[in-house]
Amino acid sequence: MARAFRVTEIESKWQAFWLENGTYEVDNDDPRPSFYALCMYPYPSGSAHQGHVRNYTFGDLNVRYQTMKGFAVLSPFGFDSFGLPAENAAIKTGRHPREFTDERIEELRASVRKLGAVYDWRREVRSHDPRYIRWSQAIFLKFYEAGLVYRKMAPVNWCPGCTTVLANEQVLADGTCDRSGDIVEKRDLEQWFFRITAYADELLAMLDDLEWPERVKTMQRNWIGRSEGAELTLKVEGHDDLGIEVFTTRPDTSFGMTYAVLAPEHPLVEAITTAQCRSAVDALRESAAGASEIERTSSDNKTLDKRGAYTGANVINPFTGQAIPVYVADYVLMGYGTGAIMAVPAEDERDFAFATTYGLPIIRTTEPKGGLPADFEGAYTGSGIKVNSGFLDGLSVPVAKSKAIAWLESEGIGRGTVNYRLRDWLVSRQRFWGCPIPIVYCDTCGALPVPDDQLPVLAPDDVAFVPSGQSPLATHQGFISTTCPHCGKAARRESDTMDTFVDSSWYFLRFCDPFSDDVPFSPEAVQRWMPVDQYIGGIEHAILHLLYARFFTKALIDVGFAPGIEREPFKRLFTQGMIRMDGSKMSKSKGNLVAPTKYYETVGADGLRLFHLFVGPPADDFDWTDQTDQVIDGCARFLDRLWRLAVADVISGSGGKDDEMRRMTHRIIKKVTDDLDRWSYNTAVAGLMELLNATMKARAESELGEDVLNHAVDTLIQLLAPMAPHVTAELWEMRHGTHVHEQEWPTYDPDLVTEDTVTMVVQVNGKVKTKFEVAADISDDAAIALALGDEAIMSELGGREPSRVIARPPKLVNIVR
RNA sequence: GCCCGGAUGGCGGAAUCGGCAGACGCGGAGGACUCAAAAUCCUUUGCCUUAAUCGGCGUGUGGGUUCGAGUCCCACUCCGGGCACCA
Repeated sequence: MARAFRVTEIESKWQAFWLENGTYEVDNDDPRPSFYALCMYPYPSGSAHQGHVRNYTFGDLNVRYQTMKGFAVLSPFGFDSFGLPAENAAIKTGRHPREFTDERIEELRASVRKLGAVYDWRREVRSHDPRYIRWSQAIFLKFYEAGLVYRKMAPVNWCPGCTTVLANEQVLADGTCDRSGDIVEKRDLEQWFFRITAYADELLAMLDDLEWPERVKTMQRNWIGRSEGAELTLKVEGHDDLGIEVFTTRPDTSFGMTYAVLAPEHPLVEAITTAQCRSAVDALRESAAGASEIERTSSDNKTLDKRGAYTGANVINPFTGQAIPVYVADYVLMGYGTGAIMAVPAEDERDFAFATTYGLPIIRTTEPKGGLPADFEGAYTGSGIKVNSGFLDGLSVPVAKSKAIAWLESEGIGRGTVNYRLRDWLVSRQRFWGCPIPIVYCDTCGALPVPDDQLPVLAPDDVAFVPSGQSPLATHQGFISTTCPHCGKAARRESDTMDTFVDSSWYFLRFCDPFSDDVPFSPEAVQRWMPVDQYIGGIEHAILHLLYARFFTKALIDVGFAPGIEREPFKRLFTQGMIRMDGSKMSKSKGNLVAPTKYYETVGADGLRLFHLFVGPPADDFDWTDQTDQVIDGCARFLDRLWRLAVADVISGSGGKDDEMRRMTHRIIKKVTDDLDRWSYNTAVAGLMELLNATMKARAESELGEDVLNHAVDTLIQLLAPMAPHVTAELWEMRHGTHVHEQEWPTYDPDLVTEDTVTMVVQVNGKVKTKFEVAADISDDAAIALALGDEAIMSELGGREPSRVIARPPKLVNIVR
C-alpha cells in the first residue's frame, strides 16, 4: 500500500536519535521516582520473531509511558546466551558456540532496535560474558557455603545410541531419544542440587500478595504441592529393629489400613524380603528400574495393572494391632514423602485398584451423611463421619485427623508433618556451553570450592566439537587437571556446567548494577531499583523460571548479597498470549514463522506494533490467519490518516462543535490512560481511532476552532507516542520542534470527561420504548415525570397506573406495567 | 482423573459497578473522485420478516435470581491450557 509518509526514513532517523542521545539511559542517582520495567531474558535465537515483537512492544510501551508519567525508568536488555542450540550447532558445524552465539546476539539486538524498542544499552548483560560467569560462580559458592548447595546421586537421561546425557526436552513422550530414536535409560551420577525446598513454605505463602495472573499463581501452588499429614512408623513383624516410615495425608483412615507398600527403590526392601518372595520382588524392581519415568507415570496408567509383589514381610497397624502385609509396588514413588505408604483401599483410589487386583481386604472408615449407597463401588474420598475406627468413631474427618495425630505423638509412633511435591533443583548439566560449576575434586580433601581469586572458571577455547556424545570439557585435560586449593596435590575440576535457569535467576539484579567488578551488584543499586515493577513474558515460564528467580532472590538476601530488598523480585507480572498459526504455536521448529522483517519496509515498526496492540487482549492467544495482513494494513491506514490530519493546514471553523470535541478529547485522555494502566491496549487503540475519526469529521465540516483542533491533534500524538514512537516523534517535531517522548503525559479535566447531556432510555417491562436527551444531573422525580408524560409511554400503559417504576437517572427508567 | 481459563455478527474483538449487546477494526455491499485503475473519501452492514417502517429473534445449552442478566447462581456441552500414580 502507498503510505502517506516515508516510513523507513523516519524510523531509522529516530532509532539513531534515541541510541545516540542515550534518551533511555538512566543513572542510579536519578532523582525521579523509579520504575523498573523488564521483559524476560531472551535466548538469542537470531532475528526477533512475532512473539518477541509482541513482548517488546508491550515492554516498550511501558517504558515510554512511565517515562512520560515522570518516572526514572530502568529499561535494560540482555541475553540468556548459554544453552543447547549453540552447542548442537557447534557439533554440526564444528564452530565454537561463542561465535555462533555472538552472531545471534547481534541479530537479535539489531532487530529489537528496528522495532524501535529502547533500552539503556550500557547495562547489557550476557550470560556467557566472563564478568557474568564470575558472579554466577561466586553466587553458587556462596550458596554452597550457606548449605544451600549439596551433591548427591541422581538419575540422568542416558541415550545409549548417542552415548550422551539428554535434557528432559530431548526425550520424547514415548521415552525415546529425539535424535537417534533409541530408548532412553536412567543412569545415576553424582550431581549438584540447590536446596530450594528450604524455601518451600515461603515460596508458597508469599504468592498470595503478588500482583500476578491467578493462573500462574495456581500453577506455582500446585507445583510446590504442600500437603499436611502425618508420618508414622510401622513395626516390621519379626524384625524388632526395623520400622517403616510412612507418610499419609489421611491419618484419620488408619483403622482402614490393610497393607503397606514400599517403593521399588526403598532401602528396606532388601532387608525385609523373604527368600520365597525374593524372585518376584527382584523381577518387579528390575522392571521398575528399566522403565523410564515416562512409562511409569504414563497417562495410560488407568489401563495398566498396578504392578506389585508381596515381600513376605508383615507390619503391625499400630491402631488395630493387626499384622498386615508389605508389598513393593511401582505406584509408590521413592522421591515423595518417605517412599512408603500405609494403604487404605476404602478411601484411596490407587490403593483400591491395587487391593482389588491383589485380593486385599477393604475396610471402610468414612461414611457420608446418610451412608454410602448400597451399590457404591470404589474408594470414597469425601467428607463424613468415622466408622470402624475405634476411638475415632463418630468424629468428622478433620477432627479425627488431629485426634489421630495427637494419639501418634503421645504414643511416640509418629507426628504431624508437612510434605511438598517440590523437589530440590538439580543444576548439573553434562554440557559444554554453560557456566562451569566452580568445584575441584581432590582425592584426599574431597570436593572443594574454587578460591574466589581464581574465579571465573572458564571453559577452554581449544576444544573439538565432534559428535562423540560427550561434553568436550569432560575429556579436556588442560581444563580438567588442576591442583587442590587445600593441599596442593593434583586434583580435577568438575566438568559439569550449570542449568541455564541459574543465569536467568539473578540477571535482573545484575541489571541494577552491571558495572561493579568487586560484587555481583551493589546493595545500594538493587535497593534503588528492586523489585521489578512490571515484568513481562511468556506463560511458558510460569513455573520454573519464575520459581527459581524467586528462590534466588530470597537466598541472595539471606546470604548477604542483597541486603534490604524486598523478598519478592517481581511485583507485577504480565504474561502475554501466544501467537498461533493453524492451531499450533508459531515457531521456528514448526516452520510456520511469519517474519516481522517484511513489514518494516511497508507498514513499518509503528504499524506492526500498533497491530500487536490492537488485535486483541494482550493476555490472549492470537491466531495468525489469512486476514491478518489486512488488519495490519488497517493499522497503517490509521497512522496515515493521523499523518494527513497533523500536517494539513489548520482550518479555523465555526467552533460549533468545539464544546463536544473538547469533551471528547478529555474523555479519551482518561480512557487511554485508564486502559494503559489496566493492560487493555486494544481498547486504548480503539479510543484513539474514535478520537481521530471524530476530529477529522468535525474538521471536514468546518465546525472546529483552531485551538480545539490543535489540542485534539496534539493529544492524539501524545497518547499514541508510547505505541507508535517513530511517527509520533516526527509529527511532534514538525509541529513543535521538541520531543514528544519528553512531554508530560496529558491530563484531563474531570469536569469535561462527563457529557452534560445523556441519552436516557425509557423501558416498559424491560423493553426500550423511547429515548430522551436529558441533563446528566437529572433527578429521579424529573426523570420519572418525563417518562410517564411521554405519549408513547402513556399509550403503552393504556391509562392504568404502573405497578412499579425503577428510575436510574440519567441512564434509564423502567416502568413495570 | 484433578485444577485453571474460555465460548458474543462472516472474522478479530468491545460492553471496567447487573441498565440501549455488537465500540473499534477487518471483510462485504453501494456511491464519489478518475479516461481507467490504485490510493483516498462518503454511505451502509447481527439475524428473520418488510418496499421501508413496525415487529420478532439474538451473547455455547438447560434452569434460576432480578423491574432488568453477555455480566450473578445451579447443572451441562464443547474448546484451550496446566498437573498427572505426590499417598
